[in-house]
Amino acid sequence: MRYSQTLIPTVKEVPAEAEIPSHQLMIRAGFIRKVASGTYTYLPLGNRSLLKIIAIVREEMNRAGAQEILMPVLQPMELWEATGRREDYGETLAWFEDRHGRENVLAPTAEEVVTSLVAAEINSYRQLPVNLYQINTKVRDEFRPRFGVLRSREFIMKDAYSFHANVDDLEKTYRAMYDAYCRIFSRCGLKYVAVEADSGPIGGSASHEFMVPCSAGEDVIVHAEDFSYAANLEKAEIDAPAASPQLAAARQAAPAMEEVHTPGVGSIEAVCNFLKNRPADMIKTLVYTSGKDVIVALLRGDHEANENKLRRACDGAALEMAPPEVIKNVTSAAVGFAGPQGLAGKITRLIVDNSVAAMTSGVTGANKTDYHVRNVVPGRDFPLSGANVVVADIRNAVDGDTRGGKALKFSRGIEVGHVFKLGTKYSQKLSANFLDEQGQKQPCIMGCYGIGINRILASAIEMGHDDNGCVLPIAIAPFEVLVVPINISNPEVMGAAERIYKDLQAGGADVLLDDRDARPGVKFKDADLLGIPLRIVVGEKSLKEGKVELKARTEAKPTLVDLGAAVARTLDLAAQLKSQLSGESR
RNA sequence: CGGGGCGUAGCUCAGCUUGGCUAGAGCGCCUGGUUUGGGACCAGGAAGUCGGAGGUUCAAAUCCUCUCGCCCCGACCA
Repeated sequence: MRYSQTLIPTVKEVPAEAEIPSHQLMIRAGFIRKVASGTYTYLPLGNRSLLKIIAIVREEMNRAGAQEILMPVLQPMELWEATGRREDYGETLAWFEDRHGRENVLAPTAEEVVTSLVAAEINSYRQLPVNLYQINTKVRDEFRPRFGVLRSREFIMKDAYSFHANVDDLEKTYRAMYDAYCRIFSRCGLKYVAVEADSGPIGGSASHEFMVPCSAGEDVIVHAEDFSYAANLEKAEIDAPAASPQLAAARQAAPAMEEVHTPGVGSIEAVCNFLKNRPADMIKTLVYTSGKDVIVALLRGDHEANENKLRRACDGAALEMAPPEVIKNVTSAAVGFAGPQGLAGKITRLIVDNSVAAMTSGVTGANKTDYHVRNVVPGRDFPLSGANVVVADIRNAVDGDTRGGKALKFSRGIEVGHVFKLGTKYSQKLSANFLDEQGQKQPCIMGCYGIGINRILASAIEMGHDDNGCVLPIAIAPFEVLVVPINISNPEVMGAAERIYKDLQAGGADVLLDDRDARPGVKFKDADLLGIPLRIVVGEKSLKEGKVELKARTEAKPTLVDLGAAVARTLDLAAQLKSQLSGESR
């Protein structure tokens, strides 16, 4: 394409609204323009990149045996009510009432629609498995759109849904998808980590998120130094503290519980200020309800509860923070003064975090408004075992924790993909059943697999940029080669540039010819900003010696090559860059 | 939704505290000329309901009230 005929509005100044490099550069390089909060127009360059990403995704999905379909963005609300997700999605669900009074959802995802399709069309195990995907716009009324294209209200997602007659078969497709994702992200030139995510209803390592580590990421990756283990914060398992040989003796020596008057001091922080102790010396008593059940969780004052882990410790029951009335009922004290002593008999279940079980003694609420107690010894003043007592890992990992003996590190990452074993949640609710070999009706077992197309581009730029602009991987750059004639009014220069341009195109390269009548400085600056991986400069001086300059975006200095050899050299280099992203090695 | 901030030319911003002249600058844009290897220079020019509505005042970009939009910090997700 010719630069002069393409809309590439580059800007020198850093846009005020953009905070992170990828957002700034996507605006500066003329990839996107904002339409409203969380919605963007992709200009020719941005759109070209998206199309290249989509082509890679499509190719790998097809190769992995998935079939492409196209589902509507507009979905009937009834489907969402049938699965209960109208409630689950809440405010994030974007919908409107049409002129006939029907409620329409703007698709944030498509489980309901595919599942109802399969319910109608699949009847027998002989028709399974199927893996259906689409690449389509998704809409989510995000509370807070942020970071440009990274968290927008509208985005392009590749979403795939697989249906199986049994769990083994799901496992096969899950692995095929996992492998396809590895190839996709490698081919896009991303450095990524597959992290374990909170497992679905099937259990095991049923879910993985594909993350691109970078400081702008919104998710926390918990990992071993060498990434031999990586999980998200929700999931990350923590070793229980090693049993100290002196623990029993220290507990023996601990003085009896002692009540202290702490008027109006309820929070951990306030108590620590008041009693001059550390949060790590406190035992936090959290009260949850699940239907009629009351569950109490004990955590060290400096730790955070992990509700996913808690739920698992309660055999998957849905938990909610107890309302104040329940807390008062159980503890006979105002909120903020709960303690585990004497509580076990009054509640459904007591769950003690490993770290609390390893404390010699702690400070906690006295179950009496305005009072706390000191010297509360686990095992003496509240039980660590019993029919309704569980000691477990129920908190978020923190600095200093280990897993399998390896220290856990924390990194931020951008989630670009997610593979998930769904089980029968949707197939049961929407009657996506099949008859098995015995003629028995069974719900399909499902998996789902998502990729954020726009996020791939944003995270590639987040990873690949320097002071001068984008440094894009060749597979997803809007063009592979940029040909820059210096001084277009010199017919020899322009003629040589045109020839190179045409020959490169004939050689299968994706070329942009900067045919603008602009000063060299302007062209060089824009060339760097756009981040096109290869650049050929045709200048008067070197041309007189029969040479042009060839430079990779990643290199500081150009190489002089013979005019006659330039095209072949460039095509060769492009092929090399591509093969580095083949996706076969990882 | 809570907390903080910002809305002035296409973009980045000054002016607002302490109301007062024709509302400014840089970049960009248009015309002419000189230039031509890392965002040139000279001359001329176009361009603004000061986010919107209401109020106070002789007088409002500036003060007050309301409203809309955008950005940043906190619970979800591709």
